[in-house]
Amino acid sequence: MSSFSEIRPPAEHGTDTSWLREVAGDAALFERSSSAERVADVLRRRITEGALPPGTQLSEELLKEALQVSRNTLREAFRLLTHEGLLVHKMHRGVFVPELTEVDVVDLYRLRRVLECDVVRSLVDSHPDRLDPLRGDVEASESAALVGDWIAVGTANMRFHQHLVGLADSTRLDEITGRLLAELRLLFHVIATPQALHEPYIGRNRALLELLEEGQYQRAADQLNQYMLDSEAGLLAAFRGRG
Amino acid sequence: MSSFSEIRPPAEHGTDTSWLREVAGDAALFERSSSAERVADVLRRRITEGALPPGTQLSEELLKEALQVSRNTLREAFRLLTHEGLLVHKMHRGVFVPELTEVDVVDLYRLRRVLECDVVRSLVDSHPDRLDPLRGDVEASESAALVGDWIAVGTANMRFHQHLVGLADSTRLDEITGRLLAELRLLFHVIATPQALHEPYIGRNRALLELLEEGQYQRAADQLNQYMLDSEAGLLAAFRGRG
DNA sequence: AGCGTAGATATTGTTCAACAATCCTGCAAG
DNA sequence: CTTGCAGGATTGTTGAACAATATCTACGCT
Repeated sequence: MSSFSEIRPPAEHGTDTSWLREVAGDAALFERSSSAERVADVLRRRITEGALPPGTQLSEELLKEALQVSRNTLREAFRLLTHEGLLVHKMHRGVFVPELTEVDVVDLYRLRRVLECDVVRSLVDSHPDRLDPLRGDVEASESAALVGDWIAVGTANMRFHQHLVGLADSTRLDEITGRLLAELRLLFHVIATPQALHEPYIGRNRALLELLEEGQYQRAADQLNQYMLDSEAGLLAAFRGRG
Repeated sequence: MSSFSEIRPPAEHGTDTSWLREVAGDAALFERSSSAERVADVLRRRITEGALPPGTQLSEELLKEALQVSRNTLREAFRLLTHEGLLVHKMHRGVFVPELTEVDVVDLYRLRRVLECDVVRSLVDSHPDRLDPLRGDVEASESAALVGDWIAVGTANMRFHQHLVGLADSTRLDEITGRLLAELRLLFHVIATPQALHEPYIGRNRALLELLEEGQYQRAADQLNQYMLDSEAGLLAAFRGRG
């Protein structure tokens, strides 16, 4: 596979400082200690899991006791999630789980198509290890499908796209994608049958990955574009069937 | 020019409800009565004006007295600006005006190129009035240039691009663009000579607008792409000259 | 009955004061 | 020169209180 991944020049004595960069990457794990962010994590999971149906209000009074935090901290968590698109804030009325519509589906997919396809199209050959996260996600979705855990398939699918975008090395693009996918997950919960929604894309993810491994970026981009169009159409159809 | 822009069907009696949408657009002005947002407005102007150099810390204690608001409200405004990219938050240390680097320039322009060019390329013929905001911005930049007010030229330039993106009718894209332009404005202030930075694009904006009026969207997109590449190169050059 | 309005109630918006947790500074010891 | 440890300053978090606003309810009017 890789021709030079095994070769590591042994550090003579204390002159090798390359490990510093790796450690610096984990620095965020230490600073992640904020009450508001922990509360936001809990609520984020609840919302993306679908435990809170769209339209439900998150009362400050109730959540304050349930989560054992101050009202201010809770409101700060609300604000975090609001800017992620997972909550909407109505003045003097409170925060609610947003009720997304078909307009939002079109809006979200339009952005996803443009951004993800451009990422793939602009790829250049780099170290093969960079595709490892994608491989892991594909395998995760495949094994989840065998067990019939379709929401796990959906999660692996999300991570695949997040990692795909990550190949562009753009912090802002990563952030934007995170928000888009979070909103998309919100939409998935109005669909009762996740199997029909996620199953078709397990194989297409693997096909996409293989094209990337072969360096056929233009073809991969074209395929991804059609992939997204189909996914959008399926979601819209499911939407009209229930709404 | 426009074949049907003058034609306006007269409202018979009370059946015309088109004004409702216009009024709805101003609704935000009424609901904008949040202290935190007002504080954020003040700080946003200060930052985008360049009054606060990158790296300076915004002390809670000092600003609380200067703005006559509670510490909580101030922190809320901080959060708002943080999510706009105009402030960075360091745990237990405070908020700072971010110090953007050449990496950020490349990152920002990559996203702008992809998004704005796609917007233009995907345009379809619609009511000519929709280009009115763009015409206003072009004229504003031209008249500001005559007076030599180059920061006003820069502002009009920003609004031109914001309105350009607005043609796509995507709330999420509008939001993303707002943040990208805000960060960009942050970068402009490290440049001492705004004339060299903004002057070349007054004419290019008008040329772009004329292409849009003629419906030549593909050519406009190509031109915009080169436009952005030049702008990025100029900003990077200015950056290296000072940094 | 239908409608609009005024007041009661509940929730959110904002402020304040206090304490806890953390970072920065300076200095002393090895 | 580096390490370890007070001291001071700043931020993080809490709780309570009051103000402002939306929702609900009841009343009076046509």
